[in-house]
Amino acid sequence: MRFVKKERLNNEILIKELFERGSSFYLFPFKVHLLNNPDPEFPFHQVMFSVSKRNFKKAVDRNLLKRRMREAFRLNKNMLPASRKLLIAYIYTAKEILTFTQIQERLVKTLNRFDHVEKV
RNA sequence: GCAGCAAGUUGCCUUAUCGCCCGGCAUGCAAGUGCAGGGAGGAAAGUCCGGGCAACACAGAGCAUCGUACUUCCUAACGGGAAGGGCUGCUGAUGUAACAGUCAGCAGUACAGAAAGUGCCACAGAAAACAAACUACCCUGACUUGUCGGGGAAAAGGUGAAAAGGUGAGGUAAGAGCUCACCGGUUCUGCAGCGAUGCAGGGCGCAUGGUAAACCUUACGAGUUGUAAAAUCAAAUAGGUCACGCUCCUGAAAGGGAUUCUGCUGCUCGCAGGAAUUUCAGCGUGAUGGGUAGAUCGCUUGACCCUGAUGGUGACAUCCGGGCUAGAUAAAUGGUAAGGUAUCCCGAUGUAAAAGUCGGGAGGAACAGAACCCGGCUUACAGACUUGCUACUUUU
RNA sequence: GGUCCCGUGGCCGAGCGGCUAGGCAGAGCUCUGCAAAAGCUUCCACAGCGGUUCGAAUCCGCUCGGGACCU
Repeated sequence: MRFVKKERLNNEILIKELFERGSSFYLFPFKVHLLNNPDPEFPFHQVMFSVSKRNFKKAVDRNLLKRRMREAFRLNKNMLPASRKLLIAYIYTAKEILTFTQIQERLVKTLNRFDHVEKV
């Protein structure tokens, strides 16, 4: 399953919109922000991954965690709802580096919860 | 053989599979798809220096500010590097009564000027810088004979981080570079060296302690800002400018001569109010410049890398041949599975003890991620390999 | 990406070459029937390493940590 550049959330206006008006929930080790894409014609879900510099000083560690999150999302993104297109932000809140299997297991749980989150 | 130190090189590998970024070729109107390639470091880090490149600024000189500071060389440049010199420390030899001194080796060194000027030097000490004189010393006067006064001198004591050249001899009332020898210092001349400086000889009894990573002086250097710079294209919205329109509708100012309408009064004159007219604003339509989001470019062929030759003590330079080696932008190198190396643990074997060998297990390995590009410096770094030096052990 | 500033007991905070002030907090004592307040005593510090200097929290260099600003 491919994960191309257009599925990445990189527009500053949309990001601002997501954090100001989107709904969010915590599920260790993530904080997840969620919003319907204002442009309903857009063909993809868009997602971004973030790791705080405050928790991980070294760029190597931040890169590693973002890679693991991105890979876990890529392998499980078919679980996303097809009816609506979402803007998603994953923020890594744990203080230590988890293994890929742990991250994948938790990320699947967040995907399952998307259906229960009310439309905003 | 083993241990330590220094310098240099390297810094996980293989296979399968699913993916990410880049450009190339093919195909397609396009979205895309397919094929074969490439894809982090020695420090990519810290941002401590220097340069390229870019925009802006800029007559010349001086002052101010900031930086650098033994010499020569290397370099695009540097606060970097190379070679050399001085100084300091340690070790050994020599030397001495003991120091000092001399020679050799190793290590360190932000190492211009303190005799241009100013400041500071706590405590202790008599005194901390034009010298002075507490104790003690020498000469001498007085008397109450162990005190007081006058003079000499700066060697000894103690204090301190530092006390006004050091050692020895002569000299003297006691002393003192007061005089002499050696050492040190300073200055002049000669020789050697591109130079820092060194060596030799002569003069000066030696007159001014430290601190410039205190102010300062001298010499040299420095325009400012940074690739998120700069350049090109360019939505939406607001506003700027220009043109046209305003039949109807709105506001302000001018105008009210003529014409026309209404009112005062039926007419004329007169007066008042409006319309018409002009200008500005407003509204509508179109054009246009700046320029935001966004896109492109800057962007990777360069003081580049590799092999070799030549010159140079060396940093480095020149030349022949070959190579193209990341370009992301909410930011590309990852996930999974299997195996193997390095390391660690356990057991067996082996041995004087190790090493080695076999089996099983742990573990997936150090520091660390390009962001315009180079040259350095600094800091982090498990393990492996090479070379040199030192110490120990064994054998010849 | 670039630029600048700060670091002193548990906390706040002065000190700019010569023994690290002061306040709050903690501990003990006095006072009180007990406590509070007050008074006295005490405990605990210059981020780290190296250099300059007789002497460094202070001056210089490097490192670590924290913060601010520009775009």
